[in-house]
Amino acid sequence: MVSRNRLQSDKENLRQEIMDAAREMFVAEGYANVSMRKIADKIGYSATTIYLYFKDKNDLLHQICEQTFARLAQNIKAIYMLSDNPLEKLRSGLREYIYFGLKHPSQYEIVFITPLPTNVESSFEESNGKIAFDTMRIVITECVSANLLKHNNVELISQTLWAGIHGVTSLLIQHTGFPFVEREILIDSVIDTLISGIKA
Amino acid sequence: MVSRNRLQSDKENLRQEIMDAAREMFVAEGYANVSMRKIADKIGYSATTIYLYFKDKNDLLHQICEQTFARLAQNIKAIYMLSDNPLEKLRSGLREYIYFGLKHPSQYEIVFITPLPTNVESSFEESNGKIAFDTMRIVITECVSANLLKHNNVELISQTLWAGIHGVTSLLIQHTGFPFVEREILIDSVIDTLISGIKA
DNA sequence: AATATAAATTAACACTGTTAATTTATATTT
DNA sequence: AAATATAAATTAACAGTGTTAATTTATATT
Repeated sequence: MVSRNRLQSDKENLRQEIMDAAREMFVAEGYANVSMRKIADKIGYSATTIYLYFKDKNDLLHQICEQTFARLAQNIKAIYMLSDNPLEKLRSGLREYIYFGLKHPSQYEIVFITPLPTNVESSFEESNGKIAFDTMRIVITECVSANLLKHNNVELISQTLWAGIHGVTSLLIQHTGFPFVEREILIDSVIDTLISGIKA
Repeated sequence: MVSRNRLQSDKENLRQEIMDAAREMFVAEGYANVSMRKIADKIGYSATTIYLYFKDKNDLLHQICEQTFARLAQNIKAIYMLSDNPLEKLRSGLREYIYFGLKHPSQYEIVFITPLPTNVESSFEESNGKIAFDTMRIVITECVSANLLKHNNVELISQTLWAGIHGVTSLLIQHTGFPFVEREILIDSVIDTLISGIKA
């Protein structure tokens, strides 16, 4: 810790260090079980220092989530480059969403499951989670244009699919003790059922 | 004896009185924002009295939820008496699940959305939420027997449908500010997509 | 009326998020 | 190089939390 003051004299470094420590602890112990003091201890600062970089505990949480979901948005966009078949793009996008959620369960929980004290939706409107959703909308528009679907209400289809993939993701994250059928089989079943249900 | 019965019923009364007060406050202000002291104040007792009737705050919460979900189980069972057509029964059951969740959002949240600190699943195994789920399984078995579905994996179909209806229910409960299409239209779309997706 | 039991309370503990006041370190100016 | 201004970090404190143990009050039984 001798060189600590030097290394972190850059404000951005400490900010990121706080986020890294907090993310790790939120994932391991759950948001509610991690106190500002514990985070501070981990990085060798006092609790109140965190308030110099984040408005409050909730703000810290959301900054972390945004970083993560920027990656989801990227991933989905990347996937949409790989194929020309709109329905295959859609299927891959749905898969990516679900597996991304399962890979980052506590952050998925925070963004899409946990009821936020602050005004969530106004922030969701400008969030990376929203960008991921918008990308899905574009692909569905492609499917509609190619006359591949039962009807052409893009918004309705998007929300219906979102409900489906959010449902399986959140169930698998939350009800860890429930005797689910094999994970991949259930995920495939949900995706197949949804696609089959909207196909012309 | 009369006096003894009266005592017992008094005890039951206070127990129920605590649950009623707590439920009302949980619904209005959210579980996390309601303290044991606030509940106690509302009914004119001290906070510690609640611990004579419930193990802890979490236990209190779960007792409340069980009371509510006993009604969901009842409702779904009742619905399954009304029709002979298995697919129609299934459709009605799915609808009831969703609308029940939307009618009791904070309790749905507690049972199916909120990640519980205590071991949830062991209690879910004996819960009324489980009974509702089991009833759905039975109807799906009827559909399979009548050769109405694509395949005959009842467990997989049950969980796939559960994912779908849980998805739309929790989205509508949680993301109140999101610009969803008209609620009934979205719900119908989810149900139609799911049924259409599993039908032979 | 005395005693045993049940019910409810008060006091206390170890926490929590957060704010204000204060100290310590760094940067800028004289 | 010394004095001053600014930024960064800390300590102290507040009002609140869930929960336990010890104690008082009320009820029932002898």
